[in-house]
Amino acid sequence: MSTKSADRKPTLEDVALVAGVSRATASRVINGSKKVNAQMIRDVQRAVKTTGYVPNTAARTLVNGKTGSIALVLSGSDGSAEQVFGDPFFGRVTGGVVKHLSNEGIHPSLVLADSDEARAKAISYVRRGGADGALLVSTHADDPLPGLFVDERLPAVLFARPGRPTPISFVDLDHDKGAALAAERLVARGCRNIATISGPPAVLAAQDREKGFRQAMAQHGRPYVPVAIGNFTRESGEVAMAELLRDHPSLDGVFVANDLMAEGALQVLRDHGRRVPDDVAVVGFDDSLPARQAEPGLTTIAQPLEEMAAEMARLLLARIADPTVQPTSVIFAPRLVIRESA
Amino acid sequence: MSTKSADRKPTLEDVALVAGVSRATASRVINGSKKVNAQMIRDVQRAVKTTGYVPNTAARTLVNGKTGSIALVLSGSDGSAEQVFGDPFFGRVTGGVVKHLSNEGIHPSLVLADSDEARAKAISYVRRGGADGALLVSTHADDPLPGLFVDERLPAVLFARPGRPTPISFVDLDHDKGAALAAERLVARGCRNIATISGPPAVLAAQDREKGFRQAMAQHGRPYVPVAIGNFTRESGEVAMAELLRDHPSLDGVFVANDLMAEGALQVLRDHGRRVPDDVAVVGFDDSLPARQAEPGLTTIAQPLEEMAAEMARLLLARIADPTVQPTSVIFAPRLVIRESA
DNA sequence: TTGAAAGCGCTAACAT
DNA sequence: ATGTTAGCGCTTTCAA
Repeated sequence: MSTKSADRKPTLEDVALVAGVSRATASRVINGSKKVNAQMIRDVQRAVKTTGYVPNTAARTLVNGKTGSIALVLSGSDGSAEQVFGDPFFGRVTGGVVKHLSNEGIHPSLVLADSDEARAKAISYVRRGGADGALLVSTHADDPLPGLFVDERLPAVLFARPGRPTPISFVDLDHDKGAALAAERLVARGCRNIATISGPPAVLAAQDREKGFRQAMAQHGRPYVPVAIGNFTRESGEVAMAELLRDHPSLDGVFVANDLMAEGALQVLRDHGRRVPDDVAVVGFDDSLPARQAEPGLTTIAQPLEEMAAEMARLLLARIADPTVQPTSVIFAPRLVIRESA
Repeated sequence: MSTKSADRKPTLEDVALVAGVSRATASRVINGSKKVNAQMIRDVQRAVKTTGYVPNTAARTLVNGKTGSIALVLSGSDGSAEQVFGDPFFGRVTGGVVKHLSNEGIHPSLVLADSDEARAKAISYVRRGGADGALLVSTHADDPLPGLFVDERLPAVLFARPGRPTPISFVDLDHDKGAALAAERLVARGCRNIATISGPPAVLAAQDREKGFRQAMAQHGRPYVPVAIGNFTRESGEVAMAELLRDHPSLDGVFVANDLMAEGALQVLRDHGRRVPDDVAVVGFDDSLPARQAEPGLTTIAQPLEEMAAEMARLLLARIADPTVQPTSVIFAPRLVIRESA
């Protein structure tokens, strides 16, 4: 097979021995120090090859205090793992993070913080050197995790602004802007009776989208917008749409705070014999994959989740490299994607 | 705020000092050694509290050679990260792994191995002590990764049997059984002209499902089963269904190798004015979330992905704990889920 | 049972 | 530019 000579894994010592230099020099070559004789560089590199040497991470970490890895903490509100990972939102964010970090050669460890106990363990994990910092993806406004990380002075960056004012970096979407885009589209289509289906009040993004929508509508001279509250699941979208239809039969336009609920709404509309978009126009939010395949195609607000995730990783890496950097926030712009539903 | 006294993180030395014992004894207490005086145990525990001590992972790893963490390697066939994480299949598997491992207090690091370079890096990552072993989730039959891990003698467990015979543990689904379940259902419904839409030939599961289906059909006296080949995407399902409809207009039953393609098939059937299940019965595979919400509800073959993922983790942990254990395989049984489509 | 001391493999002063 | 050496924080013989 391959050149597998010794039984014990080769150490820097072995490399140095083979190359005929000191451990220090071997270390310098391996870490790319410029100030080394060209010949020795070659010798060491050859020795690395022949011995099959790979630097021991633990030893490195022990001496320089950096693990070179980061934690991706998913802090669902005490939900189950299956639910979190089944959600395309988390999938896209995770994908964005993993992809960006892969380029840096670092592999995030997945930490589920779905209970107080799990949150305490997550903190402890980072504290004991499991990671240099954490990427926190939590949606709940009252999630205590961001505060805990700040208290412990552990580097962390949030996805979505924190519920309470907290000195911590975060990336977010301009939800107001997204909602305004939706409002404009509906108004421009000539809808007269416009309502909205909002997400769970405990989620900031849901609050922002509803508030932003109302605000934009007000600017278009529509002071009153009926609302039905869902919880971001498809089923809740069905219930909410039915409710809206019952209380406001003359409805001809609706902004739904996420695509999953919009799918449910679409179905209820169909079941009630309302044509979309002719009778009722529908705008969703997320531009999720299923949305693209809905019938009719869902007009929706797209958010650049992967880019946001990458930026989040970038911010964390910067913070780890230089702990004195001030907290920053990066807000991304949403985009209206027009399909058939509005 | 909290009791934050020293600036430097407390070490075992600090704990020992405060407790008035030696470092060795402190270590024993922290690692739960039985042979320590009860009073000292209390003293040390108190000292841990007051100092806010957390053991340093790197130091531990350095001495005992175990990192206490494992890698979850997603080896898509050179696809993009977004694609992998957008796939509900990977989501469920990842969820199952993360959840099971959380109980053991270990957090898997996500490694993307979607190119030869990435695969080499993945190996190197484990070799240098990034993880004690790896969970490999790859679908391609010719994925070289399993072989690489075996060659390097690195503990690893596969999701899905390896393409080539390889001495490595794995978990898998009994695809033949699943396909047989589908065949039986279709036959029992009274379908006369049954076809199948299969997945990409490079994926073992796809091969198994087609082969299993043919075999079961043969046992029911149906020697000939037309096939159209897709690649597990919704779009390919549409194309394949259209093809089947063109070449075999009298078709009245179809087994589709995954739910995503089945969704596409359902839509094409609808567009062609074929009623499901009255004109054409459809059975999918996976029992994915979208499938549950399709119209009509998709009859499909469910696989216990989360349990399979958990078992995979269990096998790896066992292998790490005792490197001499022989490779094992655990095959799970599929289940027929009856909805409206067949 | 407890403590003293020797490393685990590496990097970074410090000397040369 | 290169080598020597002192740790990083912990576990674990080995003595006592």
